[in-house]
Amino acid sequence: MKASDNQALKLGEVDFGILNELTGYWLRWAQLNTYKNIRCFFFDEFDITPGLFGVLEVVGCNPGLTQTAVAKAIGNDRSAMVAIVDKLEKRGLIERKPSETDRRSNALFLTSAGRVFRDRVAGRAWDHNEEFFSMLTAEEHQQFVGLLKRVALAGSPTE
Amino acid sequence: MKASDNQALKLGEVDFGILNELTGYWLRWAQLNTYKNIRCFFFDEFDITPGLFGVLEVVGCNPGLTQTAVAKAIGNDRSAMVAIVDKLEKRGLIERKPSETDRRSNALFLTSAGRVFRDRVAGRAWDHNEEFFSMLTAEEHQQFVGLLKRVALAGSPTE
DNA sequence: CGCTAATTGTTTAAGTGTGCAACTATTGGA
DNA sequence: TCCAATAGTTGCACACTTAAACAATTAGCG
Repeated sequence: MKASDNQALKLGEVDFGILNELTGYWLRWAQLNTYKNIRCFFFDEFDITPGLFGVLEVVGCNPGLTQTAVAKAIGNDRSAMVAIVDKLEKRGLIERKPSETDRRSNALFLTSAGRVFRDRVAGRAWDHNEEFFSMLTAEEHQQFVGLLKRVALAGSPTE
Repeated sequence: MKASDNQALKLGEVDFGILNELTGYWLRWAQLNTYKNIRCFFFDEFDITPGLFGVLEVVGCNPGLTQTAVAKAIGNDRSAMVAIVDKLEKRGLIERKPSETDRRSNALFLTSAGRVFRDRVAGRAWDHNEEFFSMLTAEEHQQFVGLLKRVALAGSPTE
């Protein structure tokens, strides 16, 4: 999978009209461009998806969390967690342990292999983040994240 | 469809570890939050998707464009255009005319109803854009769009 | 205590979006 | 003329998202 599978935008030839003035459209393009790059990075170097790594990280930072709790945290339906945990478990990175206080739920933990893997990916992910956003200065990058956080959390219950 | 179908993020209870430091994750959240709102707006007021409106706008600004040209412009596979143009044609907003210079291709045009509809939606879309991003000051909003454009176009052929 | 309502993990199905390979009709170039 | 490329279309595979249903289990309340 090549990171530069960008199918020639050819901007400048086509008039996008009001789309150029809508923040949402630019946000979508920025996200698409970034996500494509990040997905290739995760896939090429670690054969994993950003979504799977997200679960790995959340479980790693919050050992014993139930599947439903993780689902809520990352904004998924709990039914989607089944396949996700299955995949991570099949790769020996995560573990389902029956909860001791509630026999309905599984408590999730990283295996020792999972912790090693997480550390490796996390280190490279941070480097790759700095590298990819090098089209911005450090100051701009910091500004950008600040604005993104406010947009991301606008209208949320914690606001 | 309610715009506030936000399934309780409950941030603060769960540690997201390094995800908090990755720009891509915040970009994804910001895009998700924004897109959900915009999709509801388009759906509630005009029974249309942002994607369909995008095609409508591009065709409106570039009459006679072929399906493949539109697909390239908006970053889609040309096979996906078939269903899109079908939908817009079925609603009487767009028209396929056989190209006079190339019998393989369809030239796309807005119908008069399509032009009226486009104008109505475009006006409200701009208002909604300003309204939704009111969590930022005008200056911040402008900054934000500038940064988004640079991130969106990074690595593209036109850069 | 006992009963009802709610929750957990899971499966299944439907809808959506994307990417890829094929097919036809047609065009363009050597 | 003949071969390669292109436009629109169709179909398929894959991933993601939602919703509904179900059994097992728990929690709340009289």
